[in-house]
Amino acid sequence: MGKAPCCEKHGVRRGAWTPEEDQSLVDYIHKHGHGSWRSLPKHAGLLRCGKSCRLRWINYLRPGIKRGPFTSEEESTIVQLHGMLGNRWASIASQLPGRTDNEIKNYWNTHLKKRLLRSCYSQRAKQLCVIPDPTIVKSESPSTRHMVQWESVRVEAEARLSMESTMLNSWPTSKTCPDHFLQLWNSEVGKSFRMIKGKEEGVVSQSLVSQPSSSSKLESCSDVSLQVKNNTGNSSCIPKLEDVSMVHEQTSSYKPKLDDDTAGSDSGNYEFLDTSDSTLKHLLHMPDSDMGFLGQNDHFQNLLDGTCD
DNA sequence: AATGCGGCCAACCGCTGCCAT
DNA sequence: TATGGCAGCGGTTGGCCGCAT
Repeated sequence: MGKAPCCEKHGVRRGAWTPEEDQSLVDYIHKHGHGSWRSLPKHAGLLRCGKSCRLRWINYLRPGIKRGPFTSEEESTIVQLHGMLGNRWASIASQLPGRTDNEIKNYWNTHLKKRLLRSCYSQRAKQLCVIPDPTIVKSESPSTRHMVQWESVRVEAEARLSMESTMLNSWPTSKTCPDHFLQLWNSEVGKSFRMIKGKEEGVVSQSLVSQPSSSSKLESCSDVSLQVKNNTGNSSCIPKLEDVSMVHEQTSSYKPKLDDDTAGSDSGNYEFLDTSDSTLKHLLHMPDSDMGFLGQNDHFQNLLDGTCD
């Protein structure tokens, strides 16, 4: 493949890792941390490229990696999140402690996708799974409807975010994400929030206002973005207070991209950040949200089991 | 027992976006 | 503001393994 390799190939080992290499990598990281992945192999005495070391550590050697078969709960989570996020494996993995994006990706491609497709075929509704059409959904089986609904919800979420991004960009003085946040924080929404959640205000103020780094500010801003997004399903762009307080508690980072030239036009201009993200959990369990049905329907499990007929 | 085939998964490749300068 | 370096991410590949013939 045409492009130059990421690192010097000469003298760099490839392929499966030996136990000795694993031990060297683990020992080095335990002593020094990984630091710069690029320079790590040299310091650790490994004849590997930095990317290879990083991948090996993240997917196999890192503490807390969970091995073994996926539980039904994990399967459910994967399918639900995939319905919303698509192939955002890292975001999905952030909701499954101990599982890596690579593992989830493999599991999806080798197990879940086939099972869901089989289920679709068995209902002679494959085309509905590919092209959701709300006008047809009513006449199909519950499991088929859910497949369609997942896709619809995902598309809708993207559309909402595009609108939201446009809205934020339209504020005359809003040039940066932290500014968006500060304006929201100082708005009526923010005031109401502070009144309702006065007890927790100190935490909020600390975590959202006094963030030292730009990335933290972006995450804070994105919290507000999600508050707006979660409540635009009906008619209002103003978050309901109970949802605001709920979202506030999370450490999430749902970050709309605010580039002027893409706002409002690119349905993919958002991304989930942060492995501690609990935004998705709230989304899944939000009673008033479009996602509520995902967390409580037996047909969903039937889909996974391939028993939906 | 030998061979072919398909599934699985660890690892690699290349693109994207962030950040420092 | 432009640019280069880097980490992270998702898609793809290749080798191993189990099963069928």
